[in-house]
Amino acid sequence: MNSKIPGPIERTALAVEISNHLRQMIFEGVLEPGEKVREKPLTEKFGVSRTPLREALKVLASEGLLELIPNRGAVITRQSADELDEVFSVLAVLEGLAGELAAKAASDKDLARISKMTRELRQSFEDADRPTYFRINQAIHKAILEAASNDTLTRTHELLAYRAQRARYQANLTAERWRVAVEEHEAIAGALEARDAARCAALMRAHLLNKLASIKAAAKV
Amino acid sequence: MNSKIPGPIERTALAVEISNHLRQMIFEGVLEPGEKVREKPLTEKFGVSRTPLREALKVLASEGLLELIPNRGAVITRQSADELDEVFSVLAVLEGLAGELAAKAASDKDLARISKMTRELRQSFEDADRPTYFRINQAIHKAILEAASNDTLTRTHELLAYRAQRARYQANLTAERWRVAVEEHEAIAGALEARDAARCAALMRAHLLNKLASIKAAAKV
DNA sequence: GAAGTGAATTCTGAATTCATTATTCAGTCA
DNA sequence: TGACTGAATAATGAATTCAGAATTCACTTC
Repeated sequence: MNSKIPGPIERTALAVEISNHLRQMIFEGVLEPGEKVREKPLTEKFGVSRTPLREALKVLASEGLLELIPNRGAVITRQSADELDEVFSVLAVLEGLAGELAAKAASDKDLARISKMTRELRQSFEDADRPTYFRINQAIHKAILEAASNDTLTRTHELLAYRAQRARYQANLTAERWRVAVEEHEAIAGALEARDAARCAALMRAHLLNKLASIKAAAKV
Repeated sequence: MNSKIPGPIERTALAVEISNHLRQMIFEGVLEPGEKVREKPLTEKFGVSRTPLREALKVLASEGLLELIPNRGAVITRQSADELDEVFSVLAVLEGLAGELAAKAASDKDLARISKMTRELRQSFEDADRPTYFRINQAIHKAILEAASNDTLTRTHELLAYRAQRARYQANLTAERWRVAVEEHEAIAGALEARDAARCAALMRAHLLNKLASIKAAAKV
């Protein structure tokens, strides 16, 4: 049986589908930074008309993934070291706020779930299971944001996370950084359990800034 | 003589013009929260076709000023007290970050300018000149953001500021709040001059949270 | 042979048209 | 009289068409 409740039939807007596709293509490097994006080839690739495609380009431009130059089309934004600094600086304070709010507002059930995931994170590190580690890591950050129950924060964070994601794809986790990252996560879970908002905020912010440092260190090699 | 350097002729995209108009209309309450936005009347009002109008609606939706419901048009988002809390919480940490970065990165010239504006702010308060006060207030916040030299921060802040603006329009400044706000600004300028990043961050964040409190207090009356 | 000019092509910007979905309202039946 | 059905109407979603700007490239001229 279909477990899905019937509900409204899903008719995702074409423009949304296209933005998601394009975003993924940018993350995966199919569309390279600095590359000019021509509308016609994309419409042919996706099998859609220019109207929804152009709407999608507008959305991605507002997310900062590409730049629209009047009468001259779109260009995938280059990701400079400076831009990474910028994005991570902002993301760090947003995650800090998420930690602070979560420490205040999270339900006990939320906290238990986050602690459980943190233990699983430790396990995936012990097992040297990178895919699982990444998945759980993402899930924890998402859970903390949700526990903060501030939709505006979640949305703002999401927009910037798209841009950080591009760098993370390339980032390689060194053994040392990995070890420290797990410890940081454990400290964060501890601060949440203790409902120490200030400490949690500081830890979350530091965690993200450390991540930036490791990405930059990896890039230098 | 025309002091403008010739440069490229300015051809602002129609969709951008329309978004600005619509945004202003929302700020001024011409389009009221909860109101359904129909495309046809707007195209007639602006004298444009639906294509650029729809692009503009997409942009405003991404800014959170209205909500697009598939096949059912757009609705101006209601501004609940909860949403104000959300937006100001995020804005506060962003302004905090701006203060922190500005304290570190601002040029001496920037600092002198901000201090000068702060003195003018005090003067406008003494003169009880509200329009001037608001103008200088805005200029100071803008200058601090610029001094932080983080475009991503500026852009992110701008998007949220649009939403806060809607509330500020209605907000009435009490005499007491006004006095305290000026003092806060002077403290911020002092922290900047002292290049005390941590203190500046804390002051900036607190300043915005106090502003929220005064808005909420005014709304309760 | 190199630089400059102008027509042809290609691309983006905007308007219009076509298709699909939602809403309204008259009519029917219980 | 009230609720349901279904056609008519009006809205949005997407494709196509038209207009204007930028690029390309061949040709001319020095």
